[in-house]
Amino acid sequence: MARTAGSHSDITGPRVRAAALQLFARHGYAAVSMRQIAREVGVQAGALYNYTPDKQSLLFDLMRTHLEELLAEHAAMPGAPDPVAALERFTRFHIRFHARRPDEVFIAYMELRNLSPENFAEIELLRRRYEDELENILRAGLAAGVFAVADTKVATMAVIAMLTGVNTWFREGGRLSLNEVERIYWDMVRKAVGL
Amino acid sequence: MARTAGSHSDITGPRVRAAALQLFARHGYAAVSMRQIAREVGVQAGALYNYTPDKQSLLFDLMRTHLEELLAEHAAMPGAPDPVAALERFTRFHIRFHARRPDEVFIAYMELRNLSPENFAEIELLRRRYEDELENILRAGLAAGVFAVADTKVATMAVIAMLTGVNTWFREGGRLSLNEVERIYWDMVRKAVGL
DNA sequence: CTTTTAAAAGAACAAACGTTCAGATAATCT
DNA sequence: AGATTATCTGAACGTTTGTTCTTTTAAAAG
Repeated sequence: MARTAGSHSDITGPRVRAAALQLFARHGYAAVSMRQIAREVGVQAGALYNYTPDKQSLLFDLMRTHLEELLAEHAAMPGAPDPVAALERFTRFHIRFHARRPDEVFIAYMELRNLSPENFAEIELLRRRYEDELENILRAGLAAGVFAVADTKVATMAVIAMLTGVNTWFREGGRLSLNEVERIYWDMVRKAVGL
Repeated sequence: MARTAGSHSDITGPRVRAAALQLFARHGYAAVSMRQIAREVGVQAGALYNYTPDKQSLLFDLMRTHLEELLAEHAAMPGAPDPVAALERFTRFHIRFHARRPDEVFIAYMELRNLSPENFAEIELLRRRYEDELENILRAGLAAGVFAVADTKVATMAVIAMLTGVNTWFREGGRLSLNEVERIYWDMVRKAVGL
């Protein structure tokens, strides 16, 4: 046998990335073999190399795409009139964006150590750019006298960690709706950095 | 060659666990081979099986020991006069305990998916027991009218995530001392769950 | 000093790994 | 319809994997 009926790169390509995403998130990059990914797609292992030069690139592309979408969607948000409104928008955006992409988030946070040094540097840069957006909001609020944080950098990391932690327990269709979760977290964030 | 000079299980045993801990934290459980661990200890791979029945048990024992120490040390803390004092003690304890064990914490949070189902269940139970201690503090404070959280369970997860996030950036000997970090986080936690 | 035991070496095992490649067949183009 | 191209199979490659086992030697016990 060779080329199978209905085979097309526009179909198989996305399926390869989807399978890699799901399997990496579930079992971890190092624990997943190319043959497992291929089986999930319904193809032999060799065929994967029509869609990626190697396993490492598969991981890297998933991460880069995820972070670039994160930055793009955040940049597309309308500006806020003041730091408090900006922080609320950031909080709600972060929770919503991440809750909708549990696998991508999991990989982006857990598989950093499986990136080659050059790939790691590039991903870190993207992540840093996102964190800077929150840090700028906090700094602006501090200058405006509406926030009170002892250390802007530490507060940035604390808020991000708290918000990203939503993904460890939140499941859509559970006890709380996404909107309720956003409201609860915004309440805590507002108080934590407020006067 | 066979048994080497100075070889003793009281020495090699801890070295095996230490090597596994460091390598698992650095590269991930699945990416580390028994031969790498053996090389770090200065021994052949076969010799490791004098100290662990298999690789999985090595990971499980590291996690279990870590969580049992966490629970034991927390239980050894003196009782607090009120919920606010209890929360401050929990906050400071959590930060201090985790900052001193970066490798153990990393493994306990990242390698859950590499545990066998039975081992996973046991570890999850221990983690849950620890989270319950914080939840009880929050519930007591809520009943006493000194805390104001919209959802106790969510607040528990939020505080834990925020505090554990310290490990992603904190390094002893850096810009901030452990005491300063404790104070900054306690400030944010207090405000986040306060009235 | 002799015997026993504990600890390690080192070879061996089948299985699985990422990746390559020649050949085959479906889809597309002319 | 025929030629070309895109896509996949299936076998093969050299390595590495976790684990077992026999043999050897140091340490401990008598």
